[in-house]
Amino acid sequence: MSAGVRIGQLARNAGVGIHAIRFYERRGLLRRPPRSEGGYRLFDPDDARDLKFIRKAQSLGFSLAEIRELLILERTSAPGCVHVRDLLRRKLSDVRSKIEELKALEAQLASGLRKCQRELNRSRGQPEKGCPVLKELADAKESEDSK
Amino acid sequence: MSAGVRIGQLARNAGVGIHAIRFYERRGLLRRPPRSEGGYRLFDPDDARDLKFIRKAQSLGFSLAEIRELLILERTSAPGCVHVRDLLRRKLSDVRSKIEELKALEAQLASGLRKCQRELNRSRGQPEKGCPVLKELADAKESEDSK
DNA sequence: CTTGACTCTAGAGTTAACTCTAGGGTTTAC
DNA sequence: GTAAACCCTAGAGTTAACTCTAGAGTCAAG
Repeated sequence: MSAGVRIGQLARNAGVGIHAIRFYERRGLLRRPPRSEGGYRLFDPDDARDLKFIRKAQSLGFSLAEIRELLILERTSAPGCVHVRDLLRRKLSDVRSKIEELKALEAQLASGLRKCQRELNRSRGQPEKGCPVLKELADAKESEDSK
Repeated sequence: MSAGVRIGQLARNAGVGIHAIRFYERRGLLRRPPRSEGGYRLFDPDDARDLKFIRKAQSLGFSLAEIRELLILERTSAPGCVHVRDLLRRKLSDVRSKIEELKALEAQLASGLRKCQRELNRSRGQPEKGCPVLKELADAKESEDSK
């Protein structure tokens, strides 16, 4: 019955900007919809579903390129589970190594913060001898930090 | 004695590109060095130290803008510890919340992966009934994931 | 004095995922 | 029939932190 909803409506429904919708179309995530006589895009409800798919997949850390692949898999109703599994594995290992990196960072920052705090306590009213954290950064310790 | 080292040498010493060095200068992280008659930059050893400072601070997750502040603090030999502490606190809380986000993600991805695996086992030779992960993404569950 | 390695500046290009603009045309409600 | 609200395209702008280019000048060795 509904002859198709226009881009603004779809954008409001899905909670994205109209520019983003056109952008997804250009990137091949959304199929290009039929047009009205005047050239307006006329979307159908499936497109709203695709938009939600996109946002959900994004929240799982997939890039638009990856989401495009997922959407294509989904549309062709091919098996695809193997491919999806591989994507999930890759993402999972990315996420895990990022967590490890961040934990190491956390430890370093926390240690710096403790030093900072100690110096601030020590130097109440006394002559400051300089921030220990800055000193540490400046001391070329030749510690080859990763990237 | 050394009248100053040129940009290529400095770059090799510090392990960064010469373009990055000029870039840091433009961004105010490195002081602009004196020039030779022909207009070549003549750096002194302190600049190598600053470059190492930059790389180390970057590895701690500071942005160039933040590093510029840190370098300025360090140069003016002002107390500064309070400011540094605040920066460290902010970074630390950023890092911690990022870790939490990633852990939530990890759980979701791992759960998807398990489902995927189960389906693959189940459907050995049997008709595939479609990837459960794709299904889940497509089902507009209205779960408002953050962003 | 010529060759090759080096350096200079200004500015464009890179990546991701949008976001916005200019300069138009279309629909619809009054 | 006209004004408000909507839509179109093509392309520029955004962010961070570089990276690279073109076209020209400089320096050291032989």
